[in-house]
Amino acid sequence: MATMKQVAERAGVSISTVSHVINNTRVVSDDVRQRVLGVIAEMRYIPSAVARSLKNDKTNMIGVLVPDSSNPYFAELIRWLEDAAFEAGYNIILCNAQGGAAKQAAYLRLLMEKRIDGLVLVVSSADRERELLTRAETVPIIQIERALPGLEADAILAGEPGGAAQAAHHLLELGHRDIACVAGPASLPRTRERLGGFLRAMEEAGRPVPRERIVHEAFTSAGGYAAFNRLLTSDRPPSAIFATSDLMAFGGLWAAREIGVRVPEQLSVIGFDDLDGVGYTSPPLTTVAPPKRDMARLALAWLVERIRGGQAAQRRTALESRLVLRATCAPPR
Amino acid sequence: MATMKQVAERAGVSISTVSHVINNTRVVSDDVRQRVLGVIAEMRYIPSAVARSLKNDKTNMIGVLVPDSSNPYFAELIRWLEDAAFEAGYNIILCNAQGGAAKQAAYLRLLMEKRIDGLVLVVSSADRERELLTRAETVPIIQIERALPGLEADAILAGEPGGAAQAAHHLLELGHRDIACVAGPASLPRTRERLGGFLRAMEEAGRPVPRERIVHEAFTSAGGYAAFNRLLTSDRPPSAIFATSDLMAFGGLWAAREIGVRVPEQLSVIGFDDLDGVGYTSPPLTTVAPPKRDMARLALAWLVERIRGGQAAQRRTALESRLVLRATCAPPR
DNA sequence: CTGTTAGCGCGTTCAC
DNA sequence: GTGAACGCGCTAACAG
Repeated sequence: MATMKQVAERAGVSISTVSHVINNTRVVSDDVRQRVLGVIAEMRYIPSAVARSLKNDKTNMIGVLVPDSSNPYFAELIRWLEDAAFEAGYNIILCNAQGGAAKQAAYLRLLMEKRIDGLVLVVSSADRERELLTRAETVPIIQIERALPGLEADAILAGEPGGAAQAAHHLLELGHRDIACVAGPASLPRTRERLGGFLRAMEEAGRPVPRERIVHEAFTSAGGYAAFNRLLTSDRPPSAIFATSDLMAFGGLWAAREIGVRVPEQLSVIGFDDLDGVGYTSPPLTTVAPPKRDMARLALAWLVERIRGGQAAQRRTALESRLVLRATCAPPR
Repeated sequence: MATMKQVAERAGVSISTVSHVINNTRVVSDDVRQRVLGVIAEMRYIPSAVARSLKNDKTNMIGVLVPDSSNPYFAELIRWLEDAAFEAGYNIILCNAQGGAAKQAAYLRLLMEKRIDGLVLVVSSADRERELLTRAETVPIIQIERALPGLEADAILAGEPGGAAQAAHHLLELGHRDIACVAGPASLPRTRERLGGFLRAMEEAGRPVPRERIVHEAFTSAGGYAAFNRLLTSDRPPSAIFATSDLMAFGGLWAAREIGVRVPEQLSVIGFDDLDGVGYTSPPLTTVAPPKRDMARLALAWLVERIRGGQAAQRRTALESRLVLRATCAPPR
């Protein structure tokens, strides 16, 4: 790969002149500029961002660490993040934490070595989080969805329990009294917040959800299938189920259909995430929609501000989720 | 951020000694090593991959360019790629081509500037592809799913038309005679190959699919919904539909249910992709499963080989897809 | 077993 | 309007 020096020689100018025509950083006579540009094209010269980074002490790369990028929820979030990052002139290094604490630690280390300019953190597991993050102390960090205790970094929360509360109220207003919850593993903060928000709203409405109406399973379609199955085949099935993720609701919908429980006539279902395809489940899923796009955009905006050094105080905000009414809810029979 | 030089000074050794204890690249007396290690820990020194890259002329980063990383199919592929990349010591720079030819070109340029060691290309649109790729000529490239004409690079194809043919045979064996196809935009190579494979198999079986039984729509749930709707509300609805993507089949399933067409009793449906959640559609979707994981692993293995310079000749292979039987197919009434 | 030194490719003073 | 030269942080000869 051609280097700036070679370009300079071939063009019969100094290396610094080449640099300046590339970066438009000082006046260059027109004929020299044309000549240099010509040589650049001819030699297919492409400036080295790594040399540039070494010099400037910035890489224009940001790390994005998520639990599992193939989970549609994160995939959508990442997509928006990528959009905003590209807009702002940054590239994204994609890291999946799933695969053990060791992998997560290794990634954090690698990202620091790579001298990323900033880090987007979407943490789910609460395991050993603090310890792992001490490594990251020196980069600007933006946390999405969950603020790690003790980590001084901006955070954008999903605005729970607002969304979950809306779900509760909707079900209550429809007249449901026996409402169950299908949730992911209790160890996941995301589950806890969504479930917690729902339970609290129910309690405040004077309809606390009894313990046995809460089922924890894996955060997947399979988990939802299992959970709904258990609930619906008991002697006293609930008339409505709130699931803490669309994936679970999705699996649950199939469980219901398989068992012969009609949705929404015999069972109302509310999910959480508003995944892309979820308008086409059978029936289309009523769900709580976190403002994924806004979260991503704001996250990147804040991160960039911090990278540019324009922000001192720590910032937190919670963006409101909203209930998207589709076709899985109806009054109980 | 601490530098190697500072570590050396503080430890009272030369800079090269520090380098060597870090990289285990030559013998260092135990006490010196301990001292250096101590200082490194104390100063929280982290070596700079940027400087290292400049010196070694390799970045351990590979670019992954896909049409849209939030599409579950690509999301899953990316997840496997990331896995394999991490294993091999590479980081992934995620790039979405969707957003216009300009964005794609910009990304390619950026990746070259960043001096990625290799590039994984998952191209869908055929637009101006060649032109854009001339930029990338100098990096090792592995193409997945589609080999761009004129691009000298290894390629791993999805093994069409094998999978689509299996779908055709399955439907035929069940006794279906009036089979329709729901496909993405004809401009997408992926669509063309899958659809083409299916049509050819039907033809070879002596049951060519008439033109009017082929419906093109967007490569999404919404597109599938629209396409199925059109087909099923015509005066002579088909008894089976082959969709070139699960997303489309997914939307189609809902369309069928909404119209009151029962699957699989009145309509058989086969999708394509075997997306993660698709075992939980209503009913669980029979689909053609491309070996996403194997494709990703092989892609990365080949790419790494090429990066290491161990491979000269251009390689191509097609991994076979297989039909996954679930619950959306039955004999026609 | 350890230290000195020359670049890697670029941006940026400083001098002309 | 242009060039020379230093240094970003690191690796790898080469010396000792």
